[in-house]
Amino acid sequence: MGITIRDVAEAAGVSTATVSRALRGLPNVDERTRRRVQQVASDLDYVISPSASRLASGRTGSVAVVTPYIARWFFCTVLSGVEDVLQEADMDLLLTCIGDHNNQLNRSPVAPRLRRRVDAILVIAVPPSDPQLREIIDLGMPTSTIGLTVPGVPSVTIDDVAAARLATQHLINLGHRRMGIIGGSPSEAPFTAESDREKGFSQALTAAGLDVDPILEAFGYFTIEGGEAAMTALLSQPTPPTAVFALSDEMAFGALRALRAHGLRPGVDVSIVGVDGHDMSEHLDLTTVVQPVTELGRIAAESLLVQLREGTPTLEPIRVPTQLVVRGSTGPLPGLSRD
Amino acid sequence: MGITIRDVAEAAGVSTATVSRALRGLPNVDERTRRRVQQVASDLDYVISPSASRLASGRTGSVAVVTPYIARWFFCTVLSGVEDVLQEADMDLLLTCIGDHNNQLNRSPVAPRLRRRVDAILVIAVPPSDPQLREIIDLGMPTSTIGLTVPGVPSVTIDDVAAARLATQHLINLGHRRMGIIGGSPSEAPFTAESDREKGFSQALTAAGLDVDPILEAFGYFTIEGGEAAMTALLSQPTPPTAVFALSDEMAFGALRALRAHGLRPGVDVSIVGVDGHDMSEHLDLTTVVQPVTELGRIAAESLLVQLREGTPTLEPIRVPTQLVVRGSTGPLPGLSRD
DNA sequence: ATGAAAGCGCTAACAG
DNA sequence: CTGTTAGCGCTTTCAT
Repeated sequence: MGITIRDVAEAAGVSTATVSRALRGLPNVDERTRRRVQQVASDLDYVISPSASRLASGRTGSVAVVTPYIARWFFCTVLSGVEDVLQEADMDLLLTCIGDHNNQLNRSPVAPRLRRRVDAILVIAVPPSDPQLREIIDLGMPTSTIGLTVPGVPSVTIDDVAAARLATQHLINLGHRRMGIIGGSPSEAPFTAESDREKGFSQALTAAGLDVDPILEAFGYFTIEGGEAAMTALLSQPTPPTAVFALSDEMAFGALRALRAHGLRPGVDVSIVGVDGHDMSEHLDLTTVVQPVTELGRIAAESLLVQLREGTPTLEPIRVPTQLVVRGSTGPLPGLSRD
Repeated sequence: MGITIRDVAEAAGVSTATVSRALRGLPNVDERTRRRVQQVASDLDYVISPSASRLASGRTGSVAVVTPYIARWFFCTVLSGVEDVLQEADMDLLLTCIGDHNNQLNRSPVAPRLRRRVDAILVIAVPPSDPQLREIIDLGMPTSTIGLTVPGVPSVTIDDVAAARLATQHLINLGHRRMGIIGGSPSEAPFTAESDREKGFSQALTAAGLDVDPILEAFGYFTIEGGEAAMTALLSQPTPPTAVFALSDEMAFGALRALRAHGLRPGVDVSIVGVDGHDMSEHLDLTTVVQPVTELGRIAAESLLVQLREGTPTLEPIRVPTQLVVRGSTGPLPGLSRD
């Protein structure tokens, strides 16, 4: 079943080799021959067999995308950027979810599954300490990471430290002095974004001559509910913060909710700033540092394709700029004279 | 490069055929032989070449997922269910986004790309009128749809008509009589969910002896902004509706926002009900008809795998139950005596 | 510019 | 239960 390159060759009166060349756009084929072959192929409704082509050439024409989550805003948004570019390049996209410590998938290791199956791998924001990450990198194929930096591996990220500084500085500029932070999880297997954003927060405070008070840190596990719980915890302190930096928009959403539950007005009684530029942030009037997430995916995929073609990885991490978008969730320190 | 089945065969002192059988768990292999082969294979760090296996067997071991969107809640949530099941079954998942009329991707048609590349196809909620859909189905391979029904093609959906009736009846029970609806888009290429939910809305109204007033329909294009605009339009009418059924949660979110912008309280001044059970609906206190989206994906993938194994498609559409979750966005008709 | 021919690494009869 | 033997459909030297 299925018509083969041989059928096309016969019908076109050439050898299979010529058909192969003609159809792949290789040089050294007479233009008239090429056109005839193309015509015959399309007349016969010929479709190349990828398996055969892969076996013979050694290339699979596919890229694996490895991610800890699929149904989360950041991840599926990156994914859509990646998909767009790969599709354009006529590459197959193999999707694999590996979960993380919050999301145990109890699956067999990915790395072996990828071995002879793809030409390259794109890893989205897994915690750098994830053992699977090492195995993937050790596969030795072209690999690139998004939202995560591993020494020696090409990566595309925002400058998380700078983004956090930006957010925190905004709060400082508004006159806030008692600053809270909603982090991911206490230390274990932190994401790159996690540690870097905490760092930026500290840097900004320190630069402004403020103390980093560990009591003003709560953990939201990058979920809405987590953010809500964290904010609730912060609010229950003797002297709650007047402004809070949430490491992600989703946690900030939860924080906003906690605020309302306490009868506090965001941006008036307590300020909240997030990081992400989540679709909903505008809707919820959240001040946030916007990162171009789709672009992250797109750029990573593109640089991976280049690496596949040229063979030379872009070792210097690619940093994509972010932007502070001020909305209603942040405002001047209450009691501060307006001006 | 790469070690082959022959290396394993030699090292184990058997033929390649036996190695192949042993490693694939086929019967008619002595258990001791099998174990020895497995041992040798793992010692040698042998990984089968999928391309070779595919070429020889004619099976690709992969399933394509075709979707109009990746970075949208419904779609990525379905996708994660699908991925989970396919992974479990050790099948590769090839992701392809084809866009829709709102999201022109200007790509080459998918169907040919899928031809010899996958064993089966899963289509997520494309409009039934999408020409690409026909081409995909006409490929003649095992195909199954999610959130979309095509006669003769296995599908997994909720009962959209019933879901809409449920939502609408809830509003009726609360005493509302002047009911608005936020639809997707005016007629062109409607999604199955779109037409069916409108139908359910009408049915419920008619059953309650109420008129369906076309002036109370606005379109939100399944986005937050669209929902906001639609609600704004409804509110600007001489006699605005007291309750509105939004065909999706995301549009309902926009409607809530429009309400607030007009100084109206959801569930008090105007009631809003959605469909989906979006992550954010709880957070935004939206009454909604929850559909088990991850399950939709999971069930579809599972039935597709069965079809692949048994060869017999489940032609009767699989209907997954939904559930009304009442929250603060709906309340009794204003002015109605409490009781 | 084109063709001949040798595989790529595996599976699937068919024997035994 | 195991081995032998053809391919699967393409790509790729190497000739011509």
